[in-house]
Amino acid sequence: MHDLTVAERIRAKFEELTRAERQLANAMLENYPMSGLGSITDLADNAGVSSPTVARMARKLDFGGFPEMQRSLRSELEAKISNPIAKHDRWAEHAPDTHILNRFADAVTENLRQTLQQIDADTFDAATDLLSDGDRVIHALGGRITRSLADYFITHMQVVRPDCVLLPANANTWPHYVLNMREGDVFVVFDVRRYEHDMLRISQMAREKGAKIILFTDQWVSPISSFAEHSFHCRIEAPSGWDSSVVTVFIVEALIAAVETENWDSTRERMKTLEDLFDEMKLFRKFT
Amino acid sequence: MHDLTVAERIRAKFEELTRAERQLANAMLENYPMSGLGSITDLADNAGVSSPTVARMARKLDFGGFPEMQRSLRSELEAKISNPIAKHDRWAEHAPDTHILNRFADAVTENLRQTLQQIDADTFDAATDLLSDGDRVIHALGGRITRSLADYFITHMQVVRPDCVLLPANANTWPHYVLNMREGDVFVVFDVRRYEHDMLRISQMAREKGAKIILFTDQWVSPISSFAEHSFHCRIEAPSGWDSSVVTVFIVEALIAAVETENWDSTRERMKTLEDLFDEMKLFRKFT
DNA sequence: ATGGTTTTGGAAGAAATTTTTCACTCTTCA
DNA sequence: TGAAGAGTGAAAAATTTCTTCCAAAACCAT
Repeated sequence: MHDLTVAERIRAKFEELTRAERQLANAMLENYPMSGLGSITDLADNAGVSSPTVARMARKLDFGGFPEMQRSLRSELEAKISNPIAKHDRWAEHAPDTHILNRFADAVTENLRQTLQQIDADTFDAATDLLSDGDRVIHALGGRITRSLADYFITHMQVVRPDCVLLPANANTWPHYVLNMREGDVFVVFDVRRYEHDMLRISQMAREKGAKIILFTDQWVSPISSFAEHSFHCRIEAPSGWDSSVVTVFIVEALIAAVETENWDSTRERMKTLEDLFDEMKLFRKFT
Repeated sequence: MHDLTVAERIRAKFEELTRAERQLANAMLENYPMSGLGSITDLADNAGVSSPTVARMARKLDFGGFPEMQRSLRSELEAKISNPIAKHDRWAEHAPDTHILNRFADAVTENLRQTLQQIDADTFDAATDLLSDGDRVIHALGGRITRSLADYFITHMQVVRPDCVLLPANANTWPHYVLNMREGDVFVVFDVRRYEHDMLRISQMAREKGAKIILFTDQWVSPISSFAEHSFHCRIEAPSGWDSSVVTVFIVEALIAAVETENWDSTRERMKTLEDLFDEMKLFRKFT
């Protein structure tokens, strides 16, 4: 037990920690190990808990008290600093460079970097405006792999604004949905390789009905882009048999955040109402 | 003067220092800056001088006192070891720093960095092993927001291995699914705040049926963790009204890649067969 | 909702750290 | 040689930090 690091002890005992202690534990890990080198009061204030909580946690982690834990942090730091081999450019420190976690992290940040470097802020802003316009109904569609991304997109969009529709997986039903589209509606499509022909066709139909298309695709670009008003080309390379959606999710979230900001007042209203409805729902459940 | 490091100040004023102070200064520089992080007495003893000498020197170096000098040492150290990976001046070059894209990129990489720093590679590997075991059925469940992540997970998992089940959104049907779980099955749950009580209950039931639970949650940790075999705590902070799933998607993808690697031979077979089936499907469609 | 349990932070007390005081030493120079 | 002055550390005083205790708050099971 006595040669475990503070971080390891926190992880090992995390389950036994109470709410305030977990809050503290997170604060410590957030800026580890520097945050623990000041006084107990500094650390407590920083984590938003009281100093007794810090002292109690130190005991729970099998230290004699806060000063002893701090000494442990200091010697960890010393060991880390004095060891020139310790590589600081590794993501998951306790796994080798070749561990899939580290390789994946490299790939994903590279994807993010490249995607953002190529992205056109005007496109982003224009898409934000389209999605923020409450007069337009938003329809979203994903393919075999990307359907869950469309789902994720719509789930959030529904919180921010009304009139959001997710098209179901079954292509046979799509024409019904196109029928409902009106001039100026927004059609959000996710299409990555291998591109699906049905999705191309429905996009064309949507376009003919006057819908504006926002396309999320990969660096090789879906043919739908020729119908699209705005396209986002996300790099999706991953050290595995298929592609990574991390960057796509990133762009989706950033877009949602932008739309949310655009009409913050109404969004806040909606979120509040929604919370209340969920609470009522819970109450309602009790009687069933 | 006020942004000089302690070492710089020592060198600048070295001529003016007295014998005992020089002795102290040398001791400090010898193991810099670690030696100065303990108590004033430690440092004094270590250098073979008295504590008043230390305090006096701190004043000579234009600090208010020893504690202030120590604070300075701490912040120097912090600046020195703060991870250089995340530091990127600007992500999307053609947008201002304050553009939501850039703010989001900062937040997400910081989330990724922190999550990976805390992640336990053993947990990851153990989860990989569980998911790779073809004898266990995999059941996945997500909450209101996270359902689409569970969906994404299962969609990929189905390609890699048989016996993958996604529980539907409707909580009323969940007991049926629990009924089908057998000792040793794997139950993958996504639960982030606000934690859903129904999910806690079904997890408990699954546990009682002998299922192993793998939990994806946030840094505040869902109560399900007390039933879980393995938990992943993903940082989800975002500069918007809600949380980011980017890091969660990241971990999910890395896990899938790891499982894929674990039993690559059978995976390749399956992927090949799957491709063929999809092709046939397309052909089949032609006639309808 | 209610009563019992656990958790939490404020306040006071204990302990430690830091600063100040002061006597002593060591040097310097007439 | 001895008086002046700077430097030093032991010890006391002051301050800060840490811990203990306890009442209030939060939580939980009924």
